[in-house]
Amino acid sequence: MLNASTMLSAGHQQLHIMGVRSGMPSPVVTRFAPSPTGYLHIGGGRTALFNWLFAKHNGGKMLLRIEDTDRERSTPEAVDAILAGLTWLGLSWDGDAVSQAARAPRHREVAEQLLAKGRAYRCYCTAEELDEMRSLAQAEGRPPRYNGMWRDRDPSQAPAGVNPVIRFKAPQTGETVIEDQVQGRVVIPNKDLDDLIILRSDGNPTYNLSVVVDDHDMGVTHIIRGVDHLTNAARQTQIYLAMEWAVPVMAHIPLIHGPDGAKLSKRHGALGVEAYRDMGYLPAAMRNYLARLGWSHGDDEVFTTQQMVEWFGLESCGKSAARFDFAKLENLNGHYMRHTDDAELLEALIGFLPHVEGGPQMLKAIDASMRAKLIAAMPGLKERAKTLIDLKIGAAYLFVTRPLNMDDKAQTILADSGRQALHSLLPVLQASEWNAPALEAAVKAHAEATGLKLGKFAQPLRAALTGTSTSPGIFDVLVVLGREESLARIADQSASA
RNA sequence: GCGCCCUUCGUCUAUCGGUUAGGACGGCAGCCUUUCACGUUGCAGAGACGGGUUCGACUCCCGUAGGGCGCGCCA
Repeated sequence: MLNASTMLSAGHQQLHIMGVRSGMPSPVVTRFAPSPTGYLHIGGGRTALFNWLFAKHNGGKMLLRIEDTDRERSTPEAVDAILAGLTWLGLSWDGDAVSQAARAPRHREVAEQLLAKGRAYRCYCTAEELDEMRSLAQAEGRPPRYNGMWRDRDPSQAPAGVNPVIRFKAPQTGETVIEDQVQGRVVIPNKDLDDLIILRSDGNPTYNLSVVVDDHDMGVTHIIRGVDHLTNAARQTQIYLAMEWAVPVMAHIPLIHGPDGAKLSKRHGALGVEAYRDMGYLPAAMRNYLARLGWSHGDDEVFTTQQMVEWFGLESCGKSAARFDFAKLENLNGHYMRHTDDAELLEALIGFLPHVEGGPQMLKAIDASMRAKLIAAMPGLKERAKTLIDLKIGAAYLFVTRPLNMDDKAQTILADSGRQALHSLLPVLQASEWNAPALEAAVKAHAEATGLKLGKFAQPLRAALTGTSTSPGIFDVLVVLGREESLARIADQSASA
């Protein structure tokens, strides 16, 4: 059975959707509204990305609002971390970030209006009474909800010395309809929505009131957020209706789960975005990966941010939760690394070094000549790196100083007739011109002359030059290192004695 | 407990009543090869289950099972 407010709800939604579809002069305004109780986690990052993409796609704006009405848990450090996280991801917002707490007076004003309209009432229950109410309901197998004790009670019965809260007088029959752009039509029975507190006893607003007032005042046209807010959407819809405000278009996107399918926890995926930066992922790769979690464009897997903006649409968002898959992220990141311009990638590496162990020392050693070497080595290096950490490790041979430390595999290579190979090769290299084709020709000729495979010389060379068993193509390494340094490193390991 | 939502290869997904159910990551095998990668070729791999509707269901409806989210003077 439908009541008037339900129908009004549906009507409002319909009007709004039609308005957007017919291209009425209502520019799209989205918002990202994190609460500053910690870092920007990956789910929040994707929500921000979707809001950003939707706004950009429609030539609109994305606003940023910090939901800091919980004074106990909000911290300025968390605000900084969130702004830094968004910035790292390359997501910009329009205008200044709005502090929700700063708008408390306006929220109070609306609470008073609701009171005056008879759509809210004062409730004098104490926290303890509410706890009892909940546990009693639980024990009796009833939903843990407020029993409406003060809903219709005369205010004259108010106990002395108790600061009341203000509760929203929610409809108790009928249903609330949300025409969700991702979830479809969602119908919530009003009997399951109790009279939520909109103003605390200390006079501060609570979340559900603040969001509605702020979204309305900020002109938000589209609310894109996680499905965990779906039931809040029904409550908020009722507040919009009570205030006779237009209900924004809503889109509740699925959540991201950890690799095991369970809720994200610190153990697996719920890391701050800066943790992904520290793991050596590129923001562009991160954006691409995140976009593919819950959104798709046919069979496309790799696309530029510009393409993402062009293609993004709420209708292409899925409804089911996705698991976070590091293997795929890593693969994508490797693709982005390989396709990033050498100079640009070097800058990314330099920007990354402060955040990784051993990075700062490496950073200090980067002068003009090291820069040149890194650029020269980059094509071979980036081919083998999936993350900036890989790149840093791969570049290490450029930074080490003689005599090089040999890792286990390098030692084995050298011990196993490697030193003899180097000994015989040394004069050949000394006689060669110092460029890759000439060096390769010289070594190959030597190998043929001695009847040995190229590998018999290449691997010992690699060990002597890098101290490891893997590196970019060995002739490129010789060139990047230069004649003098290369010959010295080889001599260090050759069995000349 | 109540409400809402979800369910295609191991993972992310395409499909919008008619396909040998496609792609990507991962896996396996081969090729390339001075190492490691890259690249490339091939292989294995999916519609949770049960009922309907229909000439025809992955696709629509109902139920079951499993999973998720919500039910704060948190957001």
